[in-house]
Amino acid sequence: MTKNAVHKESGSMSGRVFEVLREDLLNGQYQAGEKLAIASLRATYQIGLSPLREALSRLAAVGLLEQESQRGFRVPKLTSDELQDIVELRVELEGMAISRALRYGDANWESEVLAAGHRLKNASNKGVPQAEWEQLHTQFHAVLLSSCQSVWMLKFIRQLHEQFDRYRRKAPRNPAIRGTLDAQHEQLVELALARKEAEIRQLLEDHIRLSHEVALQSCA
Amino acid sequence: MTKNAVHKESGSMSGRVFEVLREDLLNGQYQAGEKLAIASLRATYQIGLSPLREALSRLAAVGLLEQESQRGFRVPKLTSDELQDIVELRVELEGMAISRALRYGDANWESEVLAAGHRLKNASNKGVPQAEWEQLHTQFHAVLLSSCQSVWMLKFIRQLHEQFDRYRRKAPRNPAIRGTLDAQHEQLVELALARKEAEIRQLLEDHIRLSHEVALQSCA
DNA sequence: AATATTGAAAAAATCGATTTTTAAGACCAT
DNA sequence: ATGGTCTTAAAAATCGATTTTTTCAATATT
Repeated sequence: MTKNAVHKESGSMSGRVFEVLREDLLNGQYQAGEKLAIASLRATYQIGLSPLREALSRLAAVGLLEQESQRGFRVPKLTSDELQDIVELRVELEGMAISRALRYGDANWESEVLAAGHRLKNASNKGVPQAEWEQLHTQFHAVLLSSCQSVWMLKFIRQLHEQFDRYRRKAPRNPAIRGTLDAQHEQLVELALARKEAEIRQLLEDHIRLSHEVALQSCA
Repeated sequence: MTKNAVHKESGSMSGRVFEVLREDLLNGQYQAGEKLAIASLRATYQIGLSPLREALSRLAAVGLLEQESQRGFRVPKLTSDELQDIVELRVELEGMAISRALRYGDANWESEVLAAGHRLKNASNKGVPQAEWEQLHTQFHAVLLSSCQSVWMLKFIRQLHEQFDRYRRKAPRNPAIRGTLDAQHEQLVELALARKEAEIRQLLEDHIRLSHEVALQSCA
């Protein structure tokens, strides 16, 4: 066996290009509304037509691309309306998830939350590369809710995070708000370990809505 | 333009086989846990390898298939645990959706609810073919929530319905419960038009949980 | 001048051939 | 017999060639 594959998709060409392309889409490598030139993607990612189209099909299925019959794939537009929709659903779903996570989380979950929080805090202080911070940030939020015992809830929340990140990562840096958000991450760890349900639920909502303010700057 | 395409996917081979295969999966044409033989599917659906694989990739992306790297596609197993997960999420999401649907629904929405309810009632009385009833039933629940103004909520609810139907359609008929469920559909129409939020929310939850009882019979 | 038609170029979608990987059975060694 | 290696058949994944559809501009028509 290969030693501890980080990327679960890495077993096939199609899976690899799916992951790389997803990252590139989240990072705004392609303009919102842009049509993807398949021939050009083939060259960029050094991949054959079939696995590339499979990857594009899957990305469309999860809403990271739009597929128009007979006229290829486009990057979806960014609108403040859709962002609002995403935010409201995040508040509801993550609210439910964090309550259940506190209820079902065991000692091992506590350790993972603590560890993920620590890694994120370090990365925020030292100026690690943006890509690395993003990964730790995604990981932190995932771990926090991981013990909620609902596969489908986690699936949907992950999808909403991906969508949200298309907006957030495109928005201009805001150091003032950034500081508050970082502080909230630390408070989330504390409240999680202390199992303060009402408080953490409120804080998580505040956190999402504050991120919303930042992300809003990405759509004019 | 072609006249009023019912199936939005019908513009491509890949899209058509996606829809047909989805229906077949929901109707239990393939055993839970079964591995799909691609060569055989190619023959069955009279389609080339590339569009078939694209369709399978998309089905896997929405959870109607599982893809194991380098070893093809399988039909996911049915477990009462997962069914429970799906039901709880349906209750939460459809609860939110119906409240918003009442808030934002206009006169046109009322007409559509009335019409969809009527079509379903007729189909339930006369013994229309099962496939037709299923389509009207899906349509009814979709229309009821359609005015909720949240694209993402509707997307997730549709996905949960598909999953739920894998269980329900496989379960044995239960005429007694079936009668109650049919009656609930009619009550849902009445309460929707009367904008009785608390009542309809409760009824929708009852409806989902009663369906749960039926669907449970599909996993031993 | 505005609109329609046509034809060439470009792009998307489909196809089956080829390559790679897995699964299964035969054979051998312990 | 059990466990391991090798061989071969089957299946999955990838590839680029071919076909189909769209796009766009040039020409024709009202």
